[in-house]
Amino acid sequence: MPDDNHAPYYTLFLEAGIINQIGSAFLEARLPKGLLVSHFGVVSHLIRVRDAATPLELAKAFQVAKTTMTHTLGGLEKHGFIQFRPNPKDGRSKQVCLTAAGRQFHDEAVAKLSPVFAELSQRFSPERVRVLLPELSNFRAEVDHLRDEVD
Amino acid sequence: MPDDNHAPYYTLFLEAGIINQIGSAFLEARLPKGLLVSHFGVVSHLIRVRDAATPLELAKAFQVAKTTMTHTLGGLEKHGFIQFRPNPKDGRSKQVCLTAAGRQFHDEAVAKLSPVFAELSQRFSPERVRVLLPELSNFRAEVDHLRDEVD
DNA sequence: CAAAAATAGTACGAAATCGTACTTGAAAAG
DNA sequence: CTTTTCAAGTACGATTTCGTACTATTTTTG
Repeated sequence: MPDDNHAPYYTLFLEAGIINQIGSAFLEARLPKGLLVSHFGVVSHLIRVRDAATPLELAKAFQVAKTTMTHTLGGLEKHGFIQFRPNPKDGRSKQVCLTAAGRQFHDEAVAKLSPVFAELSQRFSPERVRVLLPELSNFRAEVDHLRDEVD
Repeated sequence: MPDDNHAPYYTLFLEAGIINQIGSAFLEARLPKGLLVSHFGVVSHLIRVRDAATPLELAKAFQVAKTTMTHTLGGLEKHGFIQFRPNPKDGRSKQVCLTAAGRQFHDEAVAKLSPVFAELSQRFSPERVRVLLPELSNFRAEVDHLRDEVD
């Protein structure tokens, strides 16, 4: 019965979904009104990856549709958290650049989240997370490759 | 610097989000047109947990708003995959019951997903998943408790 | 070099999800 | 027993997300 062999995968995806859902709710409850996880995610990505990114790169990084990213970036621009610049390498493309206000938005959100992580770290230690993370990242990487290769 | 201590948690939530996103896309691509992960999730829950549940129980199980569950269940009813019955214990409530068609919908979706899991299992073995899962479930459980207790 | 194919981004409409407010029934308070 | 408060579900409008189709630009092909 193949279903039995696949059950753990199914459970893993399910757990990932629940963790994602709860994590998003926690974050969103601590963001200014009208700003969502998607907005925070983009700003955070721009900080962590450093270099300015194109909308398409961002869409791929978060696995969302191009049009969704256009919408998200529109909201960020309206708040003054990012700036669009022409892409010197490609006239069709743009560059998304973080502003000082965007950086501040990120820092304030992280600060508001800090007590929650502090509480969580007492229930589930950072060491346990560090043990867990590498294999989970490996799994994510394999799933990612699978997505590229299976129809 | 507290941020460093919290970084692994942040990464864990991020990985969970990406896994969830890709898994949902895989599943949705193999469902009949007009049916989404949310629909499959409810049917699957009814099979795995119990044959009958109230809309509110389902909303809590999937961490979505009540109104979202109303909408999802409406779609499932229109497809004939579930049936509403009055809740004998509570006149305000309902019972959501799986139909034979609903069970068939689930089985067909699982069958279509099978090749994908077969391919995945060659890249990331079920044993590795079984090693990974318990701690991930523990983490999910702690986050779940945290949600109940933090504002 | 010119034509064809591919790519980056957007406009538009459809749907899913959510928050608020409301209706109805149950539980608690007096 | 009546009133008040609380809980389950839904109607409604707003926002997010997505798929399709389109424009503009780049790359490929002949």
